[in-house]
Amino acid sequence: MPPKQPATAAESGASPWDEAAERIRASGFRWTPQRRTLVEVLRAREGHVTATELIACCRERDQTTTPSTVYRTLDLLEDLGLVKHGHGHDGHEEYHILPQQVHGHLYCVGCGATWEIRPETGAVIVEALASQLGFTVDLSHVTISGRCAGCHD
Amino acid sequence: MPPKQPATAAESGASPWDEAAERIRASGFRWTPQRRTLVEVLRAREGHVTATELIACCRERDQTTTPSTVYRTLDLLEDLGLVKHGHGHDGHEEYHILPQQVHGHLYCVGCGATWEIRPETGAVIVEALASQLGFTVDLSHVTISGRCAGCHD
DNA sequence: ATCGCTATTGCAAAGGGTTGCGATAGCAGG
DNA sequence: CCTGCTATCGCAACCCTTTGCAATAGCGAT
Ligand SMILES: [Mn+2]
Ligand SMILES: [Mn+2]
Ligand SMILES: [Zn+2]
Ligand SMILES: [Zn+2]
Repeated sequence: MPPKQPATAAESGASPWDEAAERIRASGFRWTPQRRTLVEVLRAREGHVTATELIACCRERDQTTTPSTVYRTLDLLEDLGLVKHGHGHDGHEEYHILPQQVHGHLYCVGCGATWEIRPETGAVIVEALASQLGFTVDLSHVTISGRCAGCHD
Repeated sequence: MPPKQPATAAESGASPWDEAAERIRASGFRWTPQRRTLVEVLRAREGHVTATELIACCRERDQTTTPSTVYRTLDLLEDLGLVKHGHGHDGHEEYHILPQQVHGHLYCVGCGATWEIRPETGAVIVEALASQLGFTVDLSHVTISGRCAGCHD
């Protein structure tokens, strides 16, 4: 019987998180218990998380977790490309975990729902700014507000 | 000799700020010294301001100005359509004063410069989301990040 | 001019996020 | 294993913004 193939990257044996410790040390930084805690939390999740949620998750594993250390570690992981921060509709921080193909978000001020911007749609926006202004947009950094199809006055 | 014509709305005799007091009272709200102070500050400016700047300007005219009152008055003025809030690249609040034709903003993470999105360019983005998703975008609510033409690696 | 209703204020506290600083503790080397 | 350098930590303080609450003060009516 052949070994079962993992369905997602998160279930497979190899994960970018496995190399986190090495990469941190290789860059002259230190592998500390606080950083290990955050990496374990992030490894167990996918998609998006708010900074506040991450602090809460870390505190579950280590009661002594401090916000400033989490924020500083997130900055470090962002430098390594393991997370990428953005802002929700209210300006609060959100993190994309393992941002391979990052995407933008839409928020409806009518119903409060959010959607991910599909690649085709995002491409139109990116190309408009690129061709008209030579500006390379990072759509994933902010949540664009508006009204969804179901919420027009 | 004919009277000199004002060059801008800000210099003309008639301004939406003149009706602010009436409109506030007409809605059942009260015209207070604190609100008068903020309206005077806003009347003397154009374009964009951060909430923090507004608080500082109010404090110049009235040393006793309190942040919470300024924020609450800004909410009221936003309901009346006299200002419109948005968020800078870092998520902090910015206010568009007298938002007749509101526009979006671009921020370059390379050089830190910001630009207003021109109407033609904004229209492309608005139409893309409208036609593909039926979503009516409010481009003025966030500052879109990226790299300007002069800052490509 | 006075009265009463209630909108508004100032304050204090809290949540989200950043930063300077002295103390701690990785980790490379002997 | 011990030592020393310095990256990192925890803390306290601060900035930005919101909210509950008791006291104040608009303003319409008498
Ligand atoms: Mn907002
Ligand atoms: Mn940001
Ligand atoms: Zn909606
Ligand atoms: Zn630039």
